[in-house]
Amino acid sequence: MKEESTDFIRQRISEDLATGKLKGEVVTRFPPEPNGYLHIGHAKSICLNFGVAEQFGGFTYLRFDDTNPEKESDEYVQAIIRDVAWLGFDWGDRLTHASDYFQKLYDFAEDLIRDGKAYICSLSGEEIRAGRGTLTEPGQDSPYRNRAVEENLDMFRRMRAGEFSDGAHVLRAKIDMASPNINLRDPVLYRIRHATHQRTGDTWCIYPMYDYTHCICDALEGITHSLCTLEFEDHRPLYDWVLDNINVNIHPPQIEFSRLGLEYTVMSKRLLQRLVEENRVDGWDDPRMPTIAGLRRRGVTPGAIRDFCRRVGVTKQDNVVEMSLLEFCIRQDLESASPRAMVVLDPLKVTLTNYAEDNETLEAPWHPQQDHLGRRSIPFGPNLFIEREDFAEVPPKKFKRLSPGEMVRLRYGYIIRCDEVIKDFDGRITELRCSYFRDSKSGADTSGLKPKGVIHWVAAEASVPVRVRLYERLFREPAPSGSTFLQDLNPESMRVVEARAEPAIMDSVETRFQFERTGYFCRDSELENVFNRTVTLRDSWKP
RNA sequence: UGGGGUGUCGCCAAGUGGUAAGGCACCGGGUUUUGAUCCCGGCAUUCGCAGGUUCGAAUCCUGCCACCCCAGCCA
Repeated sequence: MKEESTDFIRQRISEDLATGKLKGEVVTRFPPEPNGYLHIGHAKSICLNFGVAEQFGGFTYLRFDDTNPEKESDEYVQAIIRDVAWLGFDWGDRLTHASDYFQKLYDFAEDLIRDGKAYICSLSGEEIRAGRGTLTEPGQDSPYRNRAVEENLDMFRRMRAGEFSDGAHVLRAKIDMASPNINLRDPVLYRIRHATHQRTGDTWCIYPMYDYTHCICDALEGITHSLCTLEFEDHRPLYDWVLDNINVNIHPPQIEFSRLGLEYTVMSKRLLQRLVEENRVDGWDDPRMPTIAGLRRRGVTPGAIRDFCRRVGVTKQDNVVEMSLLEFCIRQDLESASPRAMVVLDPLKVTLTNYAEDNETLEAPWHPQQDHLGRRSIPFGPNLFIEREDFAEVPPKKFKRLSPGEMVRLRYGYIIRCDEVIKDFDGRITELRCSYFRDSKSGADTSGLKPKGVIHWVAAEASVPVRVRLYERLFREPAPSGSTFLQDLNPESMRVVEARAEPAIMDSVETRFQFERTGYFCRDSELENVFNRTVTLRDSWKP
């Protein structure tokens, strides 16, 4: 079994347990906002939160951070639930929503007002921004900062009752307009939004802000370690301020770690959403997307993603992980589990001029090392297809495939020799005329011939036409810039090819295969006779 | 130039005063009817830089430098 990781967060939890600071179970939460699909960066957080709880014998909430009705929807909620479950994590009955706590949140807000720690500010959005100061200059107190408690309470209730229009007033915390930390310059706690919430409908027209909501939900759920990404580090004093100023007896520590960066893609819901909305990809589950749904449709396994997240680690360092690590994890997980098949992606006709038999049937294991996967039949005949790139009229040095006058073994079949190359008027090769060696049958080879290499092939008539989608990186730049990322898109991120597959895979119940010598492929979940290339095979051939 | 962070091999990442783990990538070599898998071996005298403390420093101190985040009624 894999040894358990010990990143700084797990070390911290171990300490809390050892010093008695934490008694009882470790409780974490994964708190997505349902305003988009989850991506592999979220997977890192999911693996961390669920992994930590599992490792220390606790549990994890799946909590939707649904405080902004204008951007959130049930479609996203359902997609997120599906993705977290698919990744292999179980939240039991601990599926919650920030909106479950709207009334409690509201009550705490009234408490803050009564305590003189929050006030209704009637400045406009621009005025509030202007009054906030800058990074180097302190802000100015709002003229409403010292509004009387009773008036604040009355106005807050009227806000809730729907007496005001959007933006007319907000509830602000009374902290310090001169704080060097901008988040402490009387942050907005509640705003008016006459919008229908995907869960609470029109019950509310005021909605709490993230900073106010998140910490209270954590406390109410008894979260013992509130893990989030680095950009919230500056918000920690506010997280602490809220919990210190309301009547709760739980105060989880917020611990921040760095987000995952991955080469040749973007990891921002906003940018991913643009790709979807501007039809640069075919939806959130386009196999080129770094979304969980995209990776799934591409054929990536949950285990590969979990392994990737484990190998990537958890630190506070900014990082951009190379795609080769993800690919390694995918190949490793697929290698022993995937049945093999022969599929010719770019067919070149081969005619065996001396093949006089009736068509015959060969047999091969589904996997060269995994006998338990069984065997399959492979039809053979005088008319074949081989991979166009497995033939070279003028072979480069160390070429182990077919060329004029040379021999090659057809995998699980016979040895053939290329005798003649047929071309059309444009000089394009249209057919190879070859002879086969009858006594060289795989497993019963008495020919004594020693061909340089082995290639995959398919019988022309018996093979099945399938459409194969070959994916490349979505972006041509390792780190697409947020502002010009559309220009960085790789125009060749998907190539569709009409291939010929051995018939056995059409009868198989498997969805993932290794197409020998070309890569790992997955039957598309939506489209008939379509296979997606999950990842290529490692290729160490260098001419 | 205010505040908050981060700097260890191409990319991740251990290391918490005792003399630089590991993974990916890469480079050799072996096995192989997938140029796959698998197996062996190689790969940081040096930890952003410069000083200092110490018998001893990636780890402690001082000063620089670089990069990331923050001025939503987003999360």
